[in-house]
Amino acid sequence: MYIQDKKYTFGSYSYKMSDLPQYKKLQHLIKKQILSGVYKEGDLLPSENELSTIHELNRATVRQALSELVKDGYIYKHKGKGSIVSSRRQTLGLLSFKGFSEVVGQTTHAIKNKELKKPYLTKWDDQFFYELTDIEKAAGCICLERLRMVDEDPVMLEFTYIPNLNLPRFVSKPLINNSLFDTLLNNYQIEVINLEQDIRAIAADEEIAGLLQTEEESPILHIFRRYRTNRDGLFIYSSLYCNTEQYSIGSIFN
Amino acid sequence: MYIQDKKYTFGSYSYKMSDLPQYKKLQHLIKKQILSGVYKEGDLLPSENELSTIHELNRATVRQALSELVKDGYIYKHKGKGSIVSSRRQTLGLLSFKGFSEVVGQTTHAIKNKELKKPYLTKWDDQFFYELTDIEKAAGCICLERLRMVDEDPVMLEFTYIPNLNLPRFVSKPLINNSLFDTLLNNYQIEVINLEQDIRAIAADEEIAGLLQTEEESPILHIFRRYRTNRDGLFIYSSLYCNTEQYSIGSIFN
DNA sequence: TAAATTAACTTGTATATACAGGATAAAAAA
DNA sequence: TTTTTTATCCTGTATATACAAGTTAATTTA
Repeated sequence: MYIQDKKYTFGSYSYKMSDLPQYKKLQHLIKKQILSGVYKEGDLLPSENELSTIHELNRATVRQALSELVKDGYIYKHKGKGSIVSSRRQTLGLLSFKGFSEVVGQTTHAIKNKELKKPYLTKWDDQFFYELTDIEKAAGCICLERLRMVDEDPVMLEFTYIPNLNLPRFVSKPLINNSLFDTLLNNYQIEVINLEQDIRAIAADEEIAGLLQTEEESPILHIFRRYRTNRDGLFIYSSLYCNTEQYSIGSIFN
Repeated sequence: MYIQDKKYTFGSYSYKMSDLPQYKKLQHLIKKQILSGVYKEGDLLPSENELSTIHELNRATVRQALSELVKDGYIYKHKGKGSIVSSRRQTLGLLSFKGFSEVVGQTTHAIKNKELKKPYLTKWDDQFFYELTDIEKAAGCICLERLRMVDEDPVMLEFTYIPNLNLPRFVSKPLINNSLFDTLLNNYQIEVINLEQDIRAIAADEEIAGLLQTEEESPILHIFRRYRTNRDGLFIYSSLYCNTEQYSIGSIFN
């Protein structure tokens, strides 16, 4: 398979594309082609047989790459026809968002992340959203407070809570690539397997209204997340507050 | 494969389990076993090799069944270990919800659907959330208004909009099985391929507050959905208003 | 006893092959 | 010309096989 052996680097950590399985390389290639406009919305991708011939891969491997792209909402499939490119959104953190008044030909937005405080160690809140195990409670909590901005406007406030279980020197070392997940992967070999979330609408209190530069009592999207990791019993918790006056939170299901 | 040949019936329409592919039969069997408590949260399922021996299926077929169960959040997999049963939620329409104060051993809730009006034909709103094609605009709009209740409390208000394209006598015939999707599948061979949704928090206006039995200006979750169907160019649109004071909207991603 | 190795599991990745069934356009028949 | 049939290409389903790599427990070695 002739797909280019791109090397990704963040901080002291790097991994080669060649370490990835073939279906993921193909997945990334097609994703890049869609994002760069080689294939536009509504276009048919080459057929599975064509892709397997071109890239010298088995059709099953091609299908695995395509099914990941379906899962991520980049394409959808039509039996007898082929794989068709879906419309895309921009992502904000791990969410995608869309401006209300925008039409299809979106302009891009400048997304910034601001660290409100350095990561710090603290006790767990007594009224924590999820039930915690005694082990988690005893370990204490690493807390991150971040604000995500779109075009200079604060849109999302994110509190992340990590039980301090075998994570030496976490708070004293800076985040790699400004990303929590890159840091966990590189420094502690922790990967996220899946995430479970609960969403509700709440009224902004004084603190949240202030940080999101909106009025008190204005409706705010509150998302609570639990990330499951490859370390048995280690979960990461996140509490997100989104101002959806200008942007909505989008997702695709298949 | 010895899985029982269950027959599903709704209205005049019925299909046999034997019409389904093998991986879906296995998927449904395991799902039923999880929901009925044969496998509980945290349990290991039989290994892929065991399942393929037991059900006389190839391991690839078993893997396909399991990957669907992963996608739907029933299980997650751990390389080298096996497939592990996830915690489950109850579903409300196509959403799942969870009570805030509930712990793991949830009680079940009585879910009812109320049709606020008979389905009716109307014009499209000028300020419709999504851009409509001229064909859709010209066809007019079939509108459904439904209220979903949990334990007698109204929780979700659902407006569904369908372009009136080659759907003869839709408004004059009753819904099959009280379900829009069953009706579309049975009477018009229309299936949903995927769905795209946008979520935001809004303040309840008088109408929505009244129907959801809450106060004006209280925060409400608003979800706008576009369902893609197997008919080219036919989309179904839904506008959902959820009162999340007591319940949150949950989902799982992998 | 304690540490290291091995063996026996598990899921993940990849190939080869076959046929069913939907979609479409060309060819044949009415 | 219009309809029907056919051929072809597409994705969906299913089997068989092989090896890589993570996990665990038993076994061997120090």
